[in-house]
Amino acid sequence: MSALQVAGAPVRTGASSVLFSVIPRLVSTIAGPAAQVATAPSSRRSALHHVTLKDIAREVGVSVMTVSNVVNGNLGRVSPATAARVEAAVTALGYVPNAAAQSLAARRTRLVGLLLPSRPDDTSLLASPHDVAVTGAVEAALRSRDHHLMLRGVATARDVSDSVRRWSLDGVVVMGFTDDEVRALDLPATLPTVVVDAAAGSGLAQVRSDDRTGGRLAGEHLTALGHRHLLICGPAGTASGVVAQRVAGFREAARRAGLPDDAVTVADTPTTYEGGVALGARIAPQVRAGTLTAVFATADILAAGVARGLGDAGLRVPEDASVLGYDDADLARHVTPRLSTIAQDTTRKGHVAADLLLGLVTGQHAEPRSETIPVALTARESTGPAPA
Amino acid sequence: MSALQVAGAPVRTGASSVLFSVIPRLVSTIAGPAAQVATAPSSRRSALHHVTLKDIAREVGVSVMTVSNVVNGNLGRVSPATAARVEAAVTALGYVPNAAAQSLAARRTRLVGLLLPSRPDDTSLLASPHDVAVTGAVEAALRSRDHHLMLRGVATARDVSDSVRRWSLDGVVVMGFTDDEVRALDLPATLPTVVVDAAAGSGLAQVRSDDRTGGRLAGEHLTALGHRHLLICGPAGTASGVVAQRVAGFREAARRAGLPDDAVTVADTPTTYEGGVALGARIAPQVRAGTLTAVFATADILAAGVARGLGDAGLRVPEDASVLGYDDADLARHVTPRLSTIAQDTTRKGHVAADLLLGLVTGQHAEPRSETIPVALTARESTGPAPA
DNA sequence: CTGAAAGCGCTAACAG
DNA sequence: CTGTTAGCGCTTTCAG
Repeated sequence: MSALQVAGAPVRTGASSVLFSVIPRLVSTIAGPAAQVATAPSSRRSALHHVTLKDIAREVGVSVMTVSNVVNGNLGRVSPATAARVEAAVTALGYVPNAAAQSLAARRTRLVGLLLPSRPDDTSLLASPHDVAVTGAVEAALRSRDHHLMLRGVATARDVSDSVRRWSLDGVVVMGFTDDEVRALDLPATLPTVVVDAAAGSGLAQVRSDDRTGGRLAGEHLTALGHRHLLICGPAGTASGVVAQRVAGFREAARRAGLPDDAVTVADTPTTYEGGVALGARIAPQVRAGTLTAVFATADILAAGVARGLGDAGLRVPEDASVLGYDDADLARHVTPRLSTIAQDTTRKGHVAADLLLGLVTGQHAEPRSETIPVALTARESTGPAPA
Repeated sequence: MSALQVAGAPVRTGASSVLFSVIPRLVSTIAGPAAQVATAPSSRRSALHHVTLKDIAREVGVSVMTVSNVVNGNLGRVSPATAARVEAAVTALGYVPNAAAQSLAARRTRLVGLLLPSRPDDTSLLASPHDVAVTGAVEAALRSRDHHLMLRGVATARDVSDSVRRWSLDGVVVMGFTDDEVRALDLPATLPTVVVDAAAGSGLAQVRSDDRTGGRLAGEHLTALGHRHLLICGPAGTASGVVAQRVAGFREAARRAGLPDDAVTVADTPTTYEGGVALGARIAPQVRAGTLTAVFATADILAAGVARGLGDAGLRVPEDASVLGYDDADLARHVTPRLSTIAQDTTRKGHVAADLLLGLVTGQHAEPRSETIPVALTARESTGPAPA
C-alpha cells in the first residue's frame, strides 16, 4: 500500500532521479567483488551480491537507520518524501533483507521448525498422508504471514537442540510423535511450541481433532448399522492421549447403544498399511465366525490395510465386515471399497497450528491454548449393515 | 571421537576443573538477561539463552578464535591440551553454534531450500506422492550431512528471491515444475541448483528417472501382452522433457513391436487422481469398442484414477483394459487392482539430489551434472493380456 | 523526524 | 600454536 501511495505522490524530483542515478553505481559496486572472486580459488562459490541497507542509504543520501525504518514499515519515523525516495531505491536496486543479520540483531528469525519423527528404519518422515497434508497447510499459512518453514526429522533432544538453538527458531510445530516421545524431545521450556495430535506437556499449545467425538461418531455409525462386535485398532500400546480419547468415545457410543463393555476390543497396531493388512489377516477367522463384524481404525491408511487384509482372506467389505477409517485422507477415496471415515479438515488443522504458534511467538496470547478441529462422519462404501 | 579421547586423557587439572567452575558462572550469566526480560514488556518472548564462543573462551581462558577452531575441527591449529579443555567446556555448557552469526561471517549457511510449486487453488504442495517421498529423502540426506532443509512453496521469481536471497540459501532443489515453470522461476545464475524431473536450464544440475527407458519398458510390457491400441496420458500439453521422453520411449517400443505410429495416442491430463477418473470415463467407449486396450499413465496417482474411471464405467481392469503407472508409489499397492508400474527408487532420487547439490555447493564438481535414476517394470494386477 | 554509536556471534586474515 | 583486528548486515539504544 505505502509503496503505491508513494509512487503516486507528488514527490520532489529527487525520488525519480534515484531510479536513474542508482543503476550505474550499482554496477560498479558489483564489479569489484565479482572480479575478486574470479581470481580467487574456485573452491567456494561466490555468494550472490547482496544489496544492503547501506547501499540504499548511500544512494538516497540518508542514514542506514532511515532506510531500515522505511523497509520495516516504521513510517511514523520518516517523512513521506524521504520514504518515497527510499522506496524507489529499494525497488530499483531489488533490495532483499538479510535474514541472518536480522536474526542476529533483532533476535527474531521468522523461521519456524516443523519437527517430525525420524525413525532409523523408517522409509522417511511424511509417511503418513495426514502429516503430509498438515505440513503443506502449515507451510502455506506461514508463508502468507511472512515466515519460513524448516522441515526437520528428529529423534532425540539433541536433534531438537541442533535445529532450534542453532537456528534460533521462533517456534516449532511438533507432529507425529506419541505423548512420551514429545516429552523425550525435551523441548526448551521457553520455546513457543504447538503439538499436533499429542498431549501437550506443560506450557505447550496443542492442536488435535475432536478425538472423543470422532470416536463417538464412529461408534454411533457402526452400532446404528447393527454391529455388536467391534474392534478398534491403532497405536494403543503407546502412551497416546489421542488414541485413548478415540477409544473412550468409541466405547461410550457402544455403551449408549446398549452393548456390553466386552463388545469393544482394542488391537494395538502401528499406523501403517502393512500393520492393517496383518491385522486383517489375523482377525479374518473371527469375522468368518461372526464374532467380529466391524473395525474402526485410527487412520485411513490403517483402515485401508485392514480392508485389504480382510479381502486377501476372502472376506468382503462391507458385506462380511465393515471398516471405518479416520482423517479422510485422499487415500480414502482412492482405495476400493472407498473408505467410510471420520473426516477432519487437515488444511484447517495446519492453518490453526500456524496461527496458534505465531500467536505464541508474538505474545498475542501468552497462555498456550489448545484448539480442536471438528470431525464429521463421511460414510462411503466400506461400512454397511452388520451381517445377519 | 576427540571429545571421548579428551575425557579419558590425562589432562592437567585445568580441564576437569572447568566442569565445576563453569556451571555456577553460567547460572549468574543467565540470571542477568532473564531477570531483565521478566520486568520488560512481555510482548516479545525472551530468546533462549545462547552460550557463545566468548563464554567458552572466557571459561577456558583462551581466545575466541581458539575455541572457534576447536569447535570447527581445525585441530591442526590448536594444541591437544587446549583442545581438550575447550571440548570439555563446550560439552559442559552445551554450546550450540549460532547459525545466523556463522552465515553472516562465513557466507555459508548450510541451509538448502526445497522449492515446490504453490498453485493458488491447489490443495497444497506435496500433493504428489512421488514428491513427498523425494522430499523425505532429501531431508534425511541433508541432515546426515549437517545441513538443514527449508521447505517453500513458490509461484514466482519473486517468491524464489524472497527465500533464496533473504536466507542466503547455499542451494536449492527444485521439484514439481514443468520446464517452462522452472525457467520462469528465474533462478539466480550463481545459485547451486538441482532440478528434479524437469529440464535443467543452462548450468543447473538435474535428477530424473530414466524416462526414456521407463517409457520403453512400459511399451514393451504392454505390447508383449498383445496390446495394439495404446494410450499414454500425462501432462503432455506442458513443455515437459520428462513426459516427452516417456512418450518417445513408449513409441519406440511400439514401433519395435511392429505397431503403426497411430497405434499410440497421447492424452493431455493433469497428474491427479481426478484427472485420471475423468480420462477413464472419457475413454470407456473406446475400450468397450475395443479400439483401446491399454493405458500408460505418467504417474501412479493418475493411473489409479484411470482405473477407477474405467471401473465406474463398468469396465474391468485388467480384463477389459490394462492400466500401467509410473513411480511405484505406496499408493500403487494400496489400490485395487494393485498397479503394475514403472518403479523408480524415490529414496535414492532424494539422496542423489542432495548429493549433487552439496557437490555443487562445496565446489567438488564445478560442472552441474545430470543424474539418472534407473527404472524397472513392476508387474502387478492392473495389466494383463489384451482382450481377444 | 534523523543520525551516530554500539553490538548481535561468528570467522577471515594477519600478527606474533 | 595463539591472539588481535576487522568486519558480515542489521537493529537497538540514545542524541540531536
